[in-house]
Amino acid sequence: MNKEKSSSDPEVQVSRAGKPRDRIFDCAQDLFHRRGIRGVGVEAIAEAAGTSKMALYRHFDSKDELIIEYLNYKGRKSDEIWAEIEAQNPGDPGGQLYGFVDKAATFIAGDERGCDLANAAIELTEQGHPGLRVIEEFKMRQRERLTNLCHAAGASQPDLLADTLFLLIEGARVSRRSVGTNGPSANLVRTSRGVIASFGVPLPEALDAVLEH
Amino acid sequence: MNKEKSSSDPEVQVSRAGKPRDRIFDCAQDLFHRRGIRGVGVEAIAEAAGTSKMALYRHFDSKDELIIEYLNYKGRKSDEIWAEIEAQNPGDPGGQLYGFVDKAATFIAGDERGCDLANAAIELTEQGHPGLRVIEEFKMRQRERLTNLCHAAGASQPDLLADTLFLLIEGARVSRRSVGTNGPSANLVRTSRGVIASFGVPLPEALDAVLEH
DNA sequence: ACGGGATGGTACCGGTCGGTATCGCTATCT
DNA sequence: AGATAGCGATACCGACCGGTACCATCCCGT
Repeated sequence: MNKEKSSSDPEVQVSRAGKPRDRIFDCAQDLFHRRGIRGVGVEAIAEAAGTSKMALYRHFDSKDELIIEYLNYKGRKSDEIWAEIEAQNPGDPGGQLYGFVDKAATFIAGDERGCDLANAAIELTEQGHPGLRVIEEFKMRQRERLTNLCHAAGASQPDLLADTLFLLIEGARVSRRSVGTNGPSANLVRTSRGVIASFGVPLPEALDAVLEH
Repeated sequence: MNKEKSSSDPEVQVSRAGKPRDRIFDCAQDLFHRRGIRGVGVEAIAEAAGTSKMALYRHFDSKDELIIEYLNYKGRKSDEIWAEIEAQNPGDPGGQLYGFVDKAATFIAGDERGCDLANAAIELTEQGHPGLRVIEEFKMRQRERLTNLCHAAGASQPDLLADTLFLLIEGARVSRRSVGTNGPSANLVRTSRGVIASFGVPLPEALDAVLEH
């Protein structure tokens, strides 16, 4: 069918800095992101980390455990972005809301593979896989925070606005791969701002000029 | 890691009706949908179709060809839904627009696995895979039709409305798996209607009562 | 009635999967 | 200095991957 990787693959960098466990996890994280969970074998991970499969299994009980840690890591990173936003416009929920979509848009624009958590949910077809719980948990938390923010910003129908924005962002991320980077996902800022404004939250003047062309 | 299927899997029905080629394709389509493309081997497909791997390879040059046909089939089915909508409210673009989101929502509600095309785009990580072109083509066509409809309906910013709705729908589909069926995707009708109305297209009275509770 | 093409079954190919066993080595800590 | 624990490497396990070779059968059109 396809090779997708061969020995001496130029895309596979061998990292030898840091402790083995960290190297293994870093490489696993990178490979899962680029090739998908099911598209990467433990041997490839160990090789990329400059070590052997045995060393990998000394630190992780199974590939599933590596997957779980990968998902938790991605969720944690997403949480950090949230903390940044809340720190950015303290006491200004309206600004935080607009700042959130701006941040989300730039974050999404810098990555072609979409949301790793959502992608993993699609790949993990084995029903009841422990990873699915982790994913749902993080996504639910994200939704809840967005809902709280919409309430604080005084939107006319805060729950509805939150879900609208949630779906817009999820859609933008997934459609990067299916429709391409120049598709509707390129208009995420415009669409999101239009929606927020239509729910009665005014656009702060400071952000007025950010919208390109 | 996991088995995901074993011999005498109760989920695998053996179909023996119709011509072998059709049986093979039907089973492939079903298995790809449920377990993902990378989660299904050709042997499992042949077995489910009540035939052998050789028979499969007599009708399809490779698994990739089966994948391409699968993607084209899913796109074609999506086209049929569009034709239904356009036939449903002839000469009433506003009604068609609202009808579209209603239809999309009920269609999405009946399926837990999201959009097969988008899912495939995530699974097909081998860059330049021929399937990716097929997916992008169909998604672009969908976007174009939605844009035309928004223009015809007299929306205030038709292109923006079209992309907003596109992202909402894509987001609703993908988030079914990652956030669950009771997450934001359950509010697709409400969110979509709110957006359409905010772009100056009035909700036809006939649809007023459809929104449950 | 016969011939030929499609069919189903089985075995096989090299390669990879997740996971394990067993080496000999080296770095570290007391 | 010596014990110990982590290390890299290699070979191996049974199972599955996509894809192929071969053969006996069966159905269908002529």
